[in-house]
Amino acid sequence: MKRTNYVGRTSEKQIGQEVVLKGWVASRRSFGGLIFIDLRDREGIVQLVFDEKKYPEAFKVANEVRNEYIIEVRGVVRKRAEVNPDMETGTIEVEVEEANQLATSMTPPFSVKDDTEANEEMRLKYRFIDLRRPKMMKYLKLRSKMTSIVHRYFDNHDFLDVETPDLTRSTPEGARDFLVPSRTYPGHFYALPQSPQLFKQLLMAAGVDRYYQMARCFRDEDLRGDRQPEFTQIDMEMSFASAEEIQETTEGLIKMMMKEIKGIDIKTPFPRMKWQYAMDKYGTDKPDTRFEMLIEDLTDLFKNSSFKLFANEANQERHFVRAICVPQGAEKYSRKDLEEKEEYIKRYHAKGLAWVKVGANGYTGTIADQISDQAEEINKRLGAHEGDLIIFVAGSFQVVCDSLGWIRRKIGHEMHMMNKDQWNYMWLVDWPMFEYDEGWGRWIAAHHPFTMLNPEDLHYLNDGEDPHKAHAQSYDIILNGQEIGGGSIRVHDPKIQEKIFKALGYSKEEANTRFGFLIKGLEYGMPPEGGLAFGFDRWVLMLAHANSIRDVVPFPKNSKGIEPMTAAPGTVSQGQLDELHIAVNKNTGHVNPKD
RNA sequence: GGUCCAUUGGUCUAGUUGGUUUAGGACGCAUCCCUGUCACGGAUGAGAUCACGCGUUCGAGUCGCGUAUGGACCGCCA
Repeated sequence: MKRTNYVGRTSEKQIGQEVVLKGWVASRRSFGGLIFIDLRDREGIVQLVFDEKKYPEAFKVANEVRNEYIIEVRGVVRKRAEVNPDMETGTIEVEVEEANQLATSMTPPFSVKDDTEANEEMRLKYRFIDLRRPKMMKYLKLRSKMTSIVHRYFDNHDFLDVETPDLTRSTPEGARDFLVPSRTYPGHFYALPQSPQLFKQLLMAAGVDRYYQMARCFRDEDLRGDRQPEFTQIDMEMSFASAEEIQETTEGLIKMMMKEIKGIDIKTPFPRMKWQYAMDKYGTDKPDTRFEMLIEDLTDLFKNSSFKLFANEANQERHFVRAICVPQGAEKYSRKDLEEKEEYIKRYHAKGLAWVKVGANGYTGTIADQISDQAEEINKRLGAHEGDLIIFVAGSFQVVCDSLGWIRRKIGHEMHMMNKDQWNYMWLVDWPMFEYDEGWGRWIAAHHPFTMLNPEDLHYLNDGEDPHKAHAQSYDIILNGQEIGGGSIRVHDPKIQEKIFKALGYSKEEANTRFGFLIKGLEYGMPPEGGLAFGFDRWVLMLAHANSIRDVVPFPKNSKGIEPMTAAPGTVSQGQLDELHIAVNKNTGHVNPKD
């Protein structure tokens, strides 16, 4: 029997026609001599009817099948007497004349429906069952559609899709590398790429001019709800393009994506926000601009205050007293709620959280008396009115930003300030070139070491100057408070690249060992160029309104890096280890219990 | 590396302050009845050494400690 159409695409147009369908038994309802089966495939569900009197052979098959058995049926589409409005194909059914069982199934560990009660551990272990759920199938289709749009867009704009190697060389900085031992060279290792960064730059040196790739990237760091050890980037690079041209190209892709996926016309160009402003007003380098509730600085008001807690902070270098005003938050938030928030922000090393509620006769709350002198000015700066809640945090720049940034986002959620169908894309620009890493005790590249700084900031690389003041020609693309991509104009002058390596503390030898091939590329002529990489999984996650990146990755790792279905990583034979010249210290660490 | 939370039939869970609980329910499963259901319905039934170990106690699913697993977060993720 040859299938005539997908189960889920059976339609009223086929009424009276014969169809052959193949799919999974989603549910079975027996009435003695009459059996209904909901048949499911990736496109949807249709109701089958088996009548013992009319087609006894087919009925016998229906009587024996159970949930998740796979069957093929031949029958006639007909209009239903009683319509089921909850079902997409609820106006029709198929009266089955012939049926065959193609596969049996053990009782599934959880039922295949969207509101499944199974927890994620179960779903990942039996992913092939989990993916049968319509919601998961929808995610797979969305991802496929988005991939195809990416290819179409870049192909239409003269970009070449070029593959770069997965077995490459370990580079310092950035994330920990996944290593692959070399069989032929004992003690040598390939590394899986954290991104195709250096290759795409060398493709520019090669004259490819416009490159893109759906590239798999690998980073051996701890996982999060929006982070997997292997993930997909939409990677692109353009020669002879300014930051604006690269951004324009990116906006074009986003515009096309939003039109085709969501049917929405997104306005371009996107707003640009400077890094410093984002940190000051939103407390983060990925602001959610769907709601206001901005952070305001009050440091100057407390320099001479008798309120020691604030005064002490206000008089320290690069320490601040800042606040947000929660409109009509006074009733919504109890002392207990705020204590919980205070507890939370201690993980950002905040010493505490202070708050007042704005009443008809001034402030009430923990520090109301201590700050009554400044009340008028505070209200003015924050635009506070009766019924509002003001939350203060004092401390170092990092602590104040992290704490108030988190509180702003958290309260935004709790008070339903963001609309999930609003899509605020924006560029975050004017990044600092370097950050001081307390752990390493040295300067590191904020973006990556091949980022071009603003030409007028070049002198900060000289000895005795403050690299912290240098700004980079890099840009992040932000969507609703999530970073979904980032890029930069690259260094194409070997002399400048050398200076940057030096500022980062690399000796010439070290730089040559690690990045020699890039330096060579520069020496043989690199065009001015730049590019951008999108976190594709995260973008899919957001457009899908999914809860976790694990929902839009077909076979994801759990939070401990284990893939529960295959139980990777696993052990290998002694023979394999010998070939790779590897001795394993068996007394160290844990064993994958699923292996 | 660190902090916090969770773990009870196949699945999801209830189980107060330790004591009538033979560990309750829902879904699923099995057998039977049923020709218009669509989360079908009805009847009957099977299925759990309460993650593991040690301890406290007259008595532990319940309290403590440890281990394991899962999840969230900090660090980390150029």
